[in-house]
Amino acid sequence: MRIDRLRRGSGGPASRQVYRALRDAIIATEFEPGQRISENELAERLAVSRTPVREALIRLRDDRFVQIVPQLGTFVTRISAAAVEDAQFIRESLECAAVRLAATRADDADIAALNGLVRRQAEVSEFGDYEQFAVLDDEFHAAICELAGRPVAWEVAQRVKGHLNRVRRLSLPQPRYLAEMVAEHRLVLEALDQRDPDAAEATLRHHLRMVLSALPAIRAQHPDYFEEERP
Amino acid sequence: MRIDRLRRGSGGPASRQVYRALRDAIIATEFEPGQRISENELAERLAVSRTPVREALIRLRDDRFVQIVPQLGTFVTRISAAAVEDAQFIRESLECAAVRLAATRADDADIAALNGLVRRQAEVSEFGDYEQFAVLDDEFHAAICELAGRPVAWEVAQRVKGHLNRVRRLSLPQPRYLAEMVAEHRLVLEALDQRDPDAAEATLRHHLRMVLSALPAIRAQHPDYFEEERP
DNA sequence: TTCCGCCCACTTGTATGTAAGTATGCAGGG
DNA sequence: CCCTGCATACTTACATACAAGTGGGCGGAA
Repeated sequence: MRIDRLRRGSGGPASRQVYRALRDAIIATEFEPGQRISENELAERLAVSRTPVREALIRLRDDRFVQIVPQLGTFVTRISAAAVEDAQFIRESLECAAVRLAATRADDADIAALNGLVRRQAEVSEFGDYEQFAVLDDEFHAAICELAGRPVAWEVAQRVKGHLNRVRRLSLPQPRYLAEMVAEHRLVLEALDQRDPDAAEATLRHHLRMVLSALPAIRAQHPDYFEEERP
Repeated sequence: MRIDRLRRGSGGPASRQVYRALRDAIIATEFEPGQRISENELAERLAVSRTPVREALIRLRDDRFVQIVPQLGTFVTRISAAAVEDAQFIRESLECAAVRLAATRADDADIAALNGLVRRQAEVSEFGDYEQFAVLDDEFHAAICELAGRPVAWEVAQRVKGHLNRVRRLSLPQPRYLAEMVAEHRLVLEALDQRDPDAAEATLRHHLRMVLSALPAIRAQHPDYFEEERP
């Protein structure tokens, strides 16, 4: 386990730091789906008491990343196709609605800022820097919601996006992947530049659905990480 | 204050009961916007310890119903036009996307069930039973998300809907209000019956936006409940 | 051998104690 | 009169102790 003593006094309250650490660990599958995690053990490893750990776990339960069973234990949720599709549905609904608004509200300076963002994405994609690309990708989608005047849309989308990322990290990154993402961002930007809400929504929707395409393959590769279906 | 000792052993963990009680009290403006609420005092009144109260307050902070300032106090958030519009945006985006799906997936039995729901709404609206109508209204919107195969959309929508309800309860119910709601539900149902996603989305969107129409009047009536704008 | 029952270790939920920081009100000096 | 500084009473954040309940392992009996 990579979870270790967190340095205090830097990044806000302990409970929030614990929350972020656990969330990142779950999304990176450093905690395996289905694994039991113990409040006591976590508190010991992180060198804090059970209280902030517990508060973090409650938030993670609201995010559906853990399942808390009283008097039994806390478990990392297995990946379920339904939960991933739910996350995709929420993100797609919110961001597509936001990009429509953005297309009607953006001015030239906004378009220029987005253009700079996409250009930097192209640069890092040349070197295959997945880490930095992910940051710039988030900035791009956040900027769209910001342009729409609905930053809260990105906050909600980001929360559910964790479920998508957990799946995505299980698939080996394809060499062409980053280049395709940049190309699709360019298409969205183009539609925004032409102030065309319909085109912006259509291209963004297509872009967002790329993520899900790898789901069946990943499920075949890691069957034990998935919830069994109940039809 | 109407908050009082909650009977234990019935509705799940104490923290959840406290959460629901506080949320209802805030939405009903039994806690006034801007008011400071104390963990200690709440724990005393509810006859529980500070721990479940604290956990409830944390969830309410995530819902943006309270603002927790360390070493200072916990305050009921004032109503802000931006927060209400954010809630409206999220609900509208999710439910409109859901109703499109519902229009393509619903079978005759589903339509019949919705029809029965709307008929019962018409009955209680005759008697001006706002309480019961609100229950049936929630069932209607939940059913649409259920039909779409995305019950989680309703869960998220319901969470943010609290912000809309807090505003709505400040406006005196108009006599014609319930009848109009039923009529609009009928229009949505009709579009679903004809399996017309575009019409279903359009009618539902119009329906959902009715709620916001009273916002300026309410703000003029209760200026102290609102956050001052920062342009 | 197999099955039943008890004991125990471990879990989360709740209660309470400790620490650290902020606003308030009062006293005293200018 | 007004302003400054401190004591104090609050607040949340965190740590720890206790309570209630579940599952597993072990031992004994059939």
